[in-house]
Amino acid sequence: MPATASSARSERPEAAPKKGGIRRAKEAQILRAAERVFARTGFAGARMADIAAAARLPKPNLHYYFRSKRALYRAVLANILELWLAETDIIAADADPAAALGHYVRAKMRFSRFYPDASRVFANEIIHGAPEIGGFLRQELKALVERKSAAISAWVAERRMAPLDPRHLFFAIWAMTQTYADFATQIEAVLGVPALGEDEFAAATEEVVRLVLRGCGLDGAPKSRVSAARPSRRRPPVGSSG
Amino acid sequence: MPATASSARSERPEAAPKKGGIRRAKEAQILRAAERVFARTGFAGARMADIAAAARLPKPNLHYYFRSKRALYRAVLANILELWLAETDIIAADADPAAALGHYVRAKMRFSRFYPDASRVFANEIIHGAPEIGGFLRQELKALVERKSAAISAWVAERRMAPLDPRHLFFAIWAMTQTYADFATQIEAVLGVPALGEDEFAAATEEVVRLVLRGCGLDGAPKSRVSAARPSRRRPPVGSSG
DNA sequence: GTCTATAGCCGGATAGAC
DNA sequence: GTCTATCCGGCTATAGAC
Repeated sequence: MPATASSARSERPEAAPKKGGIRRAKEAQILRAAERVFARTGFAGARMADIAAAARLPKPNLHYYFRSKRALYRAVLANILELWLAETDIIAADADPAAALGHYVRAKMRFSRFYPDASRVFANEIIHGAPEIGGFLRQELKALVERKSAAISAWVAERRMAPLDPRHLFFAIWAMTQTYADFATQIEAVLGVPALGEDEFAAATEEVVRLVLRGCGLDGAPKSRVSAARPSRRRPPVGSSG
Repeated sequence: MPATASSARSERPEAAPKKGGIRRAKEAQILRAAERVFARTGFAGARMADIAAAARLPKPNLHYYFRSKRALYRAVLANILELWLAETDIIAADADPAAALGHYVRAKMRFSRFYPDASRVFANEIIHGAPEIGGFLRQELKALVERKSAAISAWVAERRMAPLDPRHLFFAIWAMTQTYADFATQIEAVLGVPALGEDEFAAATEEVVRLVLRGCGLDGAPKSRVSAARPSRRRPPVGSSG
């Protein structure tokens, strides 16, 4: 992916068996803090000083691990893309349209619940024209959507669901689920709650699942509920510290 | 609305009968340019010099009409909110659920098509926690949603549509329609087109309308198509130049 | 009312001690 | 590998000529 193409690191598996672990931990610590700050204020509005404070580190330490603010931002995005892509594995693994789409929507809602900052950083990047991940969108994401769309088109052809353009179905599902992270402020304001907690998310998830399944002509009630456990968040060294 | 509460202008109707018109025009010119620049880079990333260039004016001229960058930003938001609220008038004016919801979705899709920058500025503001329009969301918007939701709840009670929480239906419709403005970059990348033109929007609109109506259990085919004319954009002096 | 020139601040990046 | 002190560029805002 172009976003991280420049991050071919010098890190070798043979080198630094213990020090590498420390570096990994520090980088993860910084990335987590950076994600929060970038989510709240965007790239331009974020200050390295704030990220350092959030990571409980002196500012120059950040520049030791990440060449520049932009390199740090790209590393954050690379982490997010990895998480994002993993979610789509769920679809088409299942043979039943209702079960597969239901699982996918629930997975996306869990993502919005547990990684709202990641979602917001991603949203911010796209709204501003995807200057860093445009290549990823045109290559990897486009290919992935075309692959998944083929499965859905097959269901449509078999009359197992209502006729629709699978690509627009994806846009709709992404929008409906990610809005509970990206637009949480607005939703909280309208609902009159201080924050979206477990109850609100459970209710929202059921509404979205029903809306999507009915919208796809899948009214049957298989409703296989999936564990609400927090997905494990791996923080690989992808694209870190250019 | 708190966003513009401080903008009680000294402008009196008695003063400057002709100059006021000029001022109005210049302000509109600046606001339009500011909307574009804020949409592309966010508040922090936007530079007054860029806005001035986009408005074809020298930079200090902006400060003559708007006290500060933040005041200009708030004026842009005030314009957007006015447009945004106007769209909701469509709902509940109609007695038929399918027609009313169909009209509303189409109106929102037209908004995304003709005012994508307005949508993006709004999205950006919300993603970052709505620091300027939080009050508006908790007051005016909350009240409006509650009013409109009552109408939808009545339809549900009368078994004229599927049972659902109207508030989450609004969140879903907003998300699905606004994504064609806010996430246009992603959609263009996945569809493999350079830009979302009339054809893409027409197709997207039909998909979203069908998805929403089916999702609400409104499969009937009234499909009253509405004029695709561009809504007139009024640019009132609301909140401009503190 | 318009615009040139500049003040003053803020934030990313680094030099160099430890 | 860590952190203090500082540099330098860029941006908002304004002073003041026209």
